[in-house]
Amino acid sequence: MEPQNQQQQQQALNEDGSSGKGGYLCRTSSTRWTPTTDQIRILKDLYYNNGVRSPSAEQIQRISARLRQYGKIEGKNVFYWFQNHKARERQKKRLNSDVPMQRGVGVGNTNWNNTPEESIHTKYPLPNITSGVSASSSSSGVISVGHMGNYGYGSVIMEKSFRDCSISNGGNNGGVGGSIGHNFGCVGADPYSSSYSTLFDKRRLMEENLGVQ
Amino acid sequence: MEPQNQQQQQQALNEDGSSGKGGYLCRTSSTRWTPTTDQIRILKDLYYNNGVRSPSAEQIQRISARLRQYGKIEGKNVFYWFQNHKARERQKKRLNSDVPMQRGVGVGNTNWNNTPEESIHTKYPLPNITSGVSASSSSSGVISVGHMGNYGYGSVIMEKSFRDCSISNGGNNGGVGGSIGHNFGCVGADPYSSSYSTLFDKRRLMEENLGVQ
DNA sequence: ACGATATGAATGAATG
DNA sequence: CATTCATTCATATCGT
Repeated sequence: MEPQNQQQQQQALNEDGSSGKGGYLCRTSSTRWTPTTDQIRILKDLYYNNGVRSPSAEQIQRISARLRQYGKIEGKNVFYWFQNHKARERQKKRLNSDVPMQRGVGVGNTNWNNTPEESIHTKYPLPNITSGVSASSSSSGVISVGHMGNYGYGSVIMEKSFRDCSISNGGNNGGVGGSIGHNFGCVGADPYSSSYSTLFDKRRLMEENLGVQ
Repeated sequence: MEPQNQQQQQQALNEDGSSGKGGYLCRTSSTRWTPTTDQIRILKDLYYNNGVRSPSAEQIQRISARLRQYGKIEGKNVFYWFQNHKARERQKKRLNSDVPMQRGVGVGNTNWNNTPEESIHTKYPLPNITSGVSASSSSSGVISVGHMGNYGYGSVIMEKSFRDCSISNGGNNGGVGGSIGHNFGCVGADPYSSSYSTLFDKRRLMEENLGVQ
């Protein structure tokens, strides 16, 4: 991740109206959330510097709201991010319980068994978001991050692969207040009735979502 | 594509592994693990002749420990190897069935995953462990799975992967000067008050609490 | 030298 | 939480 180049972050504004499927299949639109560098930076900051590991629903809500200003994101993305991050950290440990890990040699280890650390050098008095609910006076900024300059992490950008269908209409309203109803065209008729919602109803659906494990 | 020649590369053997020392350059392995032919042979043997598809963390540890005598390797390498091997095998297969593969080109026998050397001489469900691998002491047998191989996919397939049209998207997006009112908005209803009520309907829960639309 | 392909690595999303 | 799946990125390798 960090140590390497690996730039894949795309702009934060690709609201991508799920693309109208353009001429390709309907699945052309990259369905999955692609975190922007800023979002990742913040998430890691929360994870490492704030010890957030399994945020509650309220926290997730706030975090995603805050991250939203850096790009499209949903609560579940935040949820999964923390889950995965934690799981992978553990798995890493589990897979090589020993392993040489010869000093930071130039093996170019993409961090698997090296100390996960992100530490943003910009230390700032971070408001405790963990408290969650009773944020009462919660500062509007919620987490506030200060320092936005990229300090590393892919920066170069390089245009994502042309895989995505051409945006078709520029339809992203990123930025402008007009949060129009925005209805993705894709399929007029209830696009993912079965793929997604079904899951929700059927399964406990993110039972963990609320930390209700 | 010539699967025929799986002769990866064997130049990476010198990797001392622990000698690391100064941790200076040591740019040898440019980052990526390059399995030696022996390692690949063993991995394939496990995969095809022993039905190992998704080794558990413990198995991975043992496997990697065993393979280490043939070259530098870490647990994650083994993990990824199986992960990828299985995924690609499935991917190929899926591609085949999905797309009728028009064009009667000489493709004839879809030999995608036919392993040149290893191949599946013997079906996997057999107790035979480690075919000729274990050179060193240690090693207990890695195997474990006496059989089980089966594993879903194979026959039925059916996939439930219709992840098309993402839609997703949330009501608000892109920053917007309007700011996001969320929390402390004192929204009369306070959507995600969580508490107990939420537990009832997971779906609702997800939507309300995680912002999934 | 490129372009295509094979494959290691990473990670979002799910499932159990 | 542990595991698994699907996709995608990155890069080594080979063919022309």
